[in-house]
Amino acid sequence: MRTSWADSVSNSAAEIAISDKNSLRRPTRSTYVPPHLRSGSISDLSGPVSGTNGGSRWTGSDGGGTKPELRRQGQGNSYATAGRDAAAGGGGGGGRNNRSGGWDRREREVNPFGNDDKIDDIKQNFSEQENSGINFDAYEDIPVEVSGENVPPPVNTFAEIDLGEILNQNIRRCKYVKPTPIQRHAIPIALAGKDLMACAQTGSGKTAAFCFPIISGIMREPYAQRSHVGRTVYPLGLILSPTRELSCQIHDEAKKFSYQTGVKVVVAYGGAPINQQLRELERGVDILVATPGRLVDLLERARVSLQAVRYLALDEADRMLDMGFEPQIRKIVEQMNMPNRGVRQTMLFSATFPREIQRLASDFLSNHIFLAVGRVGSSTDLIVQRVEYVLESDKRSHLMDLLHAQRENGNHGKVIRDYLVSLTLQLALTLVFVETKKGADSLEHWLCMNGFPSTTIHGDRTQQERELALRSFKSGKTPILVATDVAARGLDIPHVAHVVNFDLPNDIDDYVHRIGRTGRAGKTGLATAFFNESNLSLARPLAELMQEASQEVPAWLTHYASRARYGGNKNRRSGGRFGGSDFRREESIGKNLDYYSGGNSGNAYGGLVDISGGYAPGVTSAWD
DNA sequence: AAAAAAC
Repeated sequence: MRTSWADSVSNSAAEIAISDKNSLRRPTRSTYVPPHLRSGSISDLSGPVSGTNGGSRWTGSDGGGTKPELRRQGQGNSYATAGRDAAAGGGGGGGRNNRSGGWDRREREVNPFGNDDKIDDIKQNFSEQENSGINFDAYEDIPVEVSGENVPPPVNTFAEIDLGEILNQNIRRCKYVKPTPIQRHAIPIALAGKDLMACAQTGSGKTAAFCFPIISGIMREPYAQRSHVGRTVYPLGLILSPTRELSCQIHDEAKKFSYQTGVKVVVAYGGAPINQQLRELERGVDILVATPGRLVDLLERARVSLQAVRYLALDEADRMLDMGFEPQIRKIVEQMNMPNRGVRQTMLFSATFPREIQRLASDFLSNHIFLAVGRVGSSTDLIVQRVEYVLESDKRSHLMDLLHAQRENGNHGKVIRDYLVSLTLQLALTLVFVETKKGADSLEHWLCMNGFPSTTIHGDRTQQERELALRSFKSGKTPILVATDVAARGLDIPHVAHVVNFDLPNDIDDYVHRIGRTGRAGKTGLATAFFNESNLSLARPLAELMQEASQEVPAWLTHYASRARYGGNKNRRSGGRFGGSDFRREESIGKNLDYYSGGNSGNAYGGLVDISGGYAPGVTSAWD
């Protein structure tokens, strides 16, 4: 049986007595004091975390058992009380928000929407769609697959979602008019406290889909958790992503969503001085966005504890669980005191979800709902995919031809197909993917020498160089970016009109992520791939993918594809037209199990799966 | 084999 958060809180009510007895001290450092600790009791604090620290665990402010209502009237240093109280007021929204004098965090919080006016001026030049960020016309008839128990129905408007007035205001500030398909389905599931595995193209509003429920959930638990003990902080939400830039991007978005809610979002990643991040953490954190390496560092330094984590989100989850990352993720999720699955809420998001990764991921999930939302515009209508046969030795000159052609078109990156020609981009960017870091440097150098202002991003560059490169590309100063796979996933770079797979990846899923850097948010884009004999293993899956996306498949590629030895499922995308499908469903067929019949045990898994939430070492998954 | 991710 799933343990709800509310249950956890009440179950640990016994701890209240303990904390009451503790001698309480004011923090000796200038540390974050969460709203519920500011001027009142710590005795409301409780949580799923047992008191391993014993003793004086709480370093909040004054003791005393003041009722929440009284506390709100209390001292002026109410940090962030406004937002949370309003949220605690629930769907009525804001009814209890007319409070608090003195300084308030809202007055100090940098307005993350601050520059948008200027940006909007610029954006006016691009397209009208830009304001909402999303071309909603492209969202008609999106295929959706959902499976699992008790799936909450999707919503059609943000108004139907009970997020509260402050979040609604942020939605308006973001200029979101109505929820995207992934948001329509995922947000109700997440708000219902269900674990979720979601397949959706990045750029379709994925970040908001997991951020809003997390922020909303934290706002509704205003007295839920301690926030720090000594120098250790206890985030309630943890969002992991595979690259530093993606973590930054999620952080930037989350700050907008959480503006004036009192929910504090902090980012931590490698390659940047840790001291600044530590200081930021000391000032308090509710949601931590991080890359795995730096997080492990912080955990080992005991500057962060995962004991209080209520919400865990993995972005680009299939990448996070592949060979390179899995041990680190397991360490973080299973060996660092994080509450068990079933106690915390776990949400996995990616555009692709290979079956074997789904199987792995089920270790982290409790009776999850599987959700797959088709690509914007149903499959890849918005991305024109071309594949060209180019010998290794001809690649540079061929790329040069493409770039010259774009330049002569008067607008770098004009799209090719007739029905797209009307689209005029004044600023169009070209993203060139290569296989190796060295290859990236050398191609960038060569392009620059030949009169094409370029820059490059890859793991051998310093973080400073990486961020500079990204800015320079986004601004159009260097409209060509040569990148390794570090830039393949999740990065939201507006106005990328053309993705060139100078070197094709070995995995079709990587190809999907790479071309997903264009054609974002309902806009159109072009993807060109250079194919030769060294890409034979990709011939078949590439041909299949292009076919599914109604792209022209050259005869020579079909030929290679038909000759390709069928190499099992490794390179096959599970489940047809979009993203993937629920591996439980597929595997149930072979095992003659009906996973979807419910069952009187209240367990749709026929007793095969431990959904009690406990992680029992030695107990293997039913699918192993 | 390569890429990413901590110092």
